[in-house]
Amino acid sequence: MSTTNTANLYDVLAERGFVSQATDEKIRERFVRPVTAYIGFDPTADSLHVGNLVPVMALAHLQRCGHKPIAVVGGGTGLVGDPSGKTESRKMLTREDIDHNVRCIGKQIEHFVTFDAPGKNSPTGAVMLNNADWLTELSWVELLRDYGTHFSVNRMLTMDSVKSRLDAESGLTFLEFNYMVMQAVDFLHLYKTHKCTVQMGGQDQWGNIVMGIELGRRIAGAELAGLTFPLVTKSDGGKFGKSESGNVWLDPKRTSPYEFYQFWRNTPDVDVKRYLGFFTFLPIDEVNKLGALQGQEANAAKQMLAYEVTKLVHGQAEADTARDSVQKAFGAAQDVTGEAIPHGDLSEAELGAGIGVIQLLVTAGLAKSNGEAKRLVSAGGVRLHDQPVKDISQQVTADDIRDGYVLIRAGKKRLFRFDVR
RNA sequence: GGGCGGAUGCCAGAGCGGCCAAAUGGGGUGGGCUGUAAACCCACUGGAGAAAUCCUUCGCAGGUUCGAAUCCUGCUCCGCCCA
Repeated sequence: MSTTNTANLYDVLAERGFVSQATDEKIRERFVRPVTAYIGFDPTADSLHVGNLVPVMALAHLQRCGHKPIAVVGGGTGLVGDPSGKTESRKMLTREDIDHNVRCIGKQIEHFVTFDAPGKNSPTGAVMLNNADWLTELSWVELLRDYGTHFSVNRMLTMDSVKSRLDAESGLTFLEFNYMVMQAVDFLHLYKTHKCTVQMGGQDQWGNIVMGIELGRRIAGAELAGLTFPLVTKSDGGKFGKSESGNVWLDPKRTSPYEFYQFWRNTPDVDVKRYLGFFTFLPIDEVNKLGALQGQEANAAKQMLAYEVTKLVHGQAEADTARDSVQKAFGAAQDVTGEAIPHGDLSEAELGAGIGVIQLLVTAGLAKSNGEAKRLVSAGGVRLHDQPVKDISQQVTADDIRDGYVLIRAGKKRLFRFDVR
């Protein structure tokens, strides 16, 4: 079902804001003919988060433009940990953890690209590889003899990722120093086995990508190319992809579709256009049109953004419910009965005796501790069915049941419904 | 192997015997203003408790002291310099 179109991949990526750096100006010409390109993903968790979405979308664009995408999950490199962009060493993961993570991440990527059936190798079918398959086979001596002479330590020391770590207090271990070597070997391996000639990645991967290109040229005489994506930032300087409850994950068990939708719905005005380009497949004209909306109207663009991204990640059905629930809950109707609204059960017996609001806030997950719940109430941020809660010792009783549920709100955007059984 | 310096809350970073649950900034949360935006202003930001107060926290383990994040000893990890 590859919707192959005639657009040049480079143009598509460029107009959507995906291009930060490319190895040469002529990179566009490479995409006139079908190429095979790869992007690596680190298996540091068993789910991707929204921060990983840029490279995932890039893979999808790759396929849509008639190229063959390879997703490399770093089972081997994950054992080492990438020093790029980190101020200190990453925790080392066990092999079992990594294998588990690799499988989970693979499944998530499947939502964005169409994979080749096992054994098949179609021109645009995506392939998922685990670099542990070849990296762990390499012996130390073999590695040094075959590749060691092609890496200049002088050169490696000039790489930003290395330099920053040398300056940093935490320093850089030999293990991490080798990360870029592994990634370079990956690129060479993919060139040899899959005719892969392009590597893409985040801005912080530039150095690693360049190492691979050089290795390919020296060992195989290959003309490889690389392209990096800009770091996604929030205009206010905050970290992208974080919400009150931490990372925003693709896994619905970690971040519900409702929360996921809300995350995008709350995008600052100035970032909407950029995000539409990155995280949706809406035609660029549409992106520009929505992105140009000003003032109150920008909300329409945010709704579209939230809906489209949720649809991509969780499917149309979930996106529909999330959108409808949110609209009802925040619209004039104030209808919070939908299944997508965060909710839980409460027995009538429990209510009969009366439950403290504080406890209710904690069980609802709106506050992490009693103290936090109290602070919320004292700050005037809690409402019970739209009635402000003023007293931290207030009891919730059967009298508070409306239409079979008790609704508690924390702030303007967070709410939780207790269905009374 | 030797010398020196360091390890503090989500992060960065002060404190260097009691006034320290620990300055300040960032982040986060709540309130105000709004449009479920930004900017701005205000408040809060270890846990339990209605509160008094109690408990746990300043790399780890001991010690000195009425009293330690602060002093001493050992250990672990890290940086810098010398070999």
